[in-house]
Amino acid sequence: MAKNFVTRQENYSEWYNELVVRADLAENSAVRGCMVIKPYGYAIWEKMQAALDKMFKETGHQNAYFPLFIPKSYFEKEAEHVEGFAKECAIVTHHRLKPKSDGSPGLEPDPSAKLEEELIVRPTSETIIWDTYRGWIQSYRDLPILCNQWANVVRWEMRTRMFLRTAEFLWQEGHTAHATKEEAIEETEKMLNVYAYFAEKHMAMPVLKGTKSPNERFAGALDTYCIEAMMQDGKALQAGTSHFLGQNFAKAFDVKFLSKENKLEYVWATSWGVSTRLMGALIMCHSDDHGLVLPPMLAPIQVVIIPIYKTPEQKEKVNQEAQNIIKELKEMNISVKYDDREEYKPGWKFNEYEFKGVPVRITIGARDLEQGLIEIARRDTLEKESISNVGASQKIKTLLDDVQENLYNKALSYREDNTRKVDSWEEFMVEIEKGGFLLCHWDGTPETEEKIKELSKATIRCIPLETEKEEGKCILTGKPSSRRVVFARAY
RNA sequence: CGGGGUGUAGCGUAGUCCGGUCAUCGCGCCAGUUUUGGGAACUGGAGGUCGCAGGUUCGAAUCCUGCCACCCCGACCA
Repeated sequence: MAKNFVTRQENYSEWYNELVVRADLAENSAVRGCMVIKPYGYAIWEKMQAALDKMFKETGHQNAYFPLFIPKSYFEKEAEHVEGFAKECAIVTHHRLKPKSDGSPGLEPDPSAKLEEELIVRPTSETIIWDTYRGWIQSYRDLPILCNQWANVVRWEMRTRMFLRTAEFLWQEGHTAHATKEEAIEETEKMLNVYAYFAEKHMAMPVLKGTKSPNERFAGALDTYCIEAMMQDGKALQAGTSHFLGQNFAKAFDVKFLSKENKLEYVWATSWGVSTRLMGALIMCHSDDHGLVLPPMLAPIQVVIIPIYKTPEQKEKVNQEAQNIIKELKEMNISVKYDDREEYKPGWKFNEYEFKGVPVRITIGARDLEQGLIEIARRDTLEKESISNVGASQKIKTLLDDVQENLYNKALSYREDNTRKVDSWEEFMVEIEKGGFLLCHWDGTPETEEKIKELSKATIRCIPLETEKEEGKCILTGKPSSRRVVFARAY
C-alpha cells in the first residue's frame, strides 16, 4: 500500500482526489473551478485524442475550429437549448480594461468599451456551428457535412471535481448535417459505437450502450444515446453521448437544402462528444489502493526499467542490458522509460511508478543478471516473475496485451457482479444503497422518474439498446412496462 | 445560493480558549558523507508579510470587526 494513501474503502472520493494529485495527473488552479492538467495527465489525454481522432477520420470526419465566443442572440434561438445551458454560462460584456476610476490601484472594465451584443463563452457549439452551416449548405450535393472540433468549453459549475466536473474542460464535439432522418440516426448510432469501441478496447472499460430518458436528454435533442460505465464505488458515469438533433437546429438557424426532387427541406443534424471526463472514468475504473492503474494502450510509459547495482562494473553491465531491451521494445513500438537516476533508491522508484500506474516494470539487477535473469512485474495484479533476459521483449509484449485484457475482464465482472434485477419498490430502496446498476421496469413517464430520483437519488442511466422485451410492472407505480431500464446513482 | 468547517514554509501540522524568547514538529528541498533487491541514515543548511484589511493593547498567530479564499454536505450538471 502506498504511504499515507487513503483506501477506496475508507473514503472513495478522497481516494480519487488524492490519486489525481499524487499521480501527477492534475492539480487545482488558482482559478476557481478550473484545473491544471499536468504533463503526465495530459499525455494520457493526448493518447485518447490520438486514438479517437484516428477513428473519426476513418469514419469520414474532418476537423475544423469554431469560435470560443458565441453571440448571445444565437443562444436564444433554440428554446430547449437555451433553457438547458442558460444557468451556467460565462458572459463577456466588455473588451477593454482601464485604471479604476476611484484612483485605487487595479483595473476595471471600461464602460465605454461595453459590447453592443454580449458574448457567451461556448458551453457547446451547436448554435455557432449551425449558424455557420447555413452558409455552407444549399443543395443535397453539399451534404453530408461531417465535422469535428477539439476544443475547450466552459460550464459554470457550482461544485467541481478534477476531470469529472470542472468549469472549463477539454472535449471534442462532432457536428454533422444530413439530407435524411435515417442517415442522421445512422450517424448518431455509428458514433456511439465508435465511443463504445474506444472505451472497451482502449480504456479497457466496459460500457452499456443505451438511450437517455427525456429527463436526461441533451437540451435540444430528439434522442440522446450514451455509453454508461460503472465505477468501483458502484456509481454510474456517463462516458460519452451522441445526439440525434432532428431538425431543431436547422429550423432555429434556417438551414435548408434543395433535394434531388428540387424541394426545399430542413437539414437533419447530429452532435456527439467525449471530454476529459474520460480521464476520471479511466482512473475510477481501474485504479487501486496502491495508486493509478493504466491500461497499456493509454499509458504514456508502458514499461519502466529500474537498474540495481553496486559497483561501477555492475552498473556498466546493467546499463548495457537495459539498452538492449530498450532497443528491442522500441522496435515493437512499446514506450519505455529507463530510470537510472542515482538520487533515488530502487525501492523508492518501485513505489513511484506503481503509483503512477505504469503497466509493466522491469528490474535489472546485477545479481540476477549474472544468472541471465531479469524481473518483470505487472501493475494490475502486482505479480512479479523472473525471466530470462533473452527474448524478454517478446514476453513483455505479451504481458502488456495480457494486462490490457485482464483490466477489461476485471471491470466487466465487477459490473456484472453489481448489476441486478429489482422488482419491488422496497427492494429498490434497499438495493440502491448498495450501489451498482439496478435493472427495473419503469412506466415511461418523466414524472415517475422524477419521483424516483427524489426518493432515492437514483436516475435512469440509460435504456439499454441490447435488451430483450419483457413485460413487467413499473417499480414505483405498478403501471405496465415492456422493458427494463438501468437505474443507478451517478456522477 | 443555504448548512457546516478550515486558513501558520512547497505539503501536512503544534500553538489560538488563557496576548509576553512561539513562530513548533514531520515530510519535501539544498550541500556533504556513507548507502542502493520494496519509499535509506547521519551531519549541516535554505525557506514564513502566521489568508487580507482595520481595530484594541506597551506588546497580537492568539482578542474584536469586516473582507477574501478554499474544503465538505445540499440544489445543478458531461
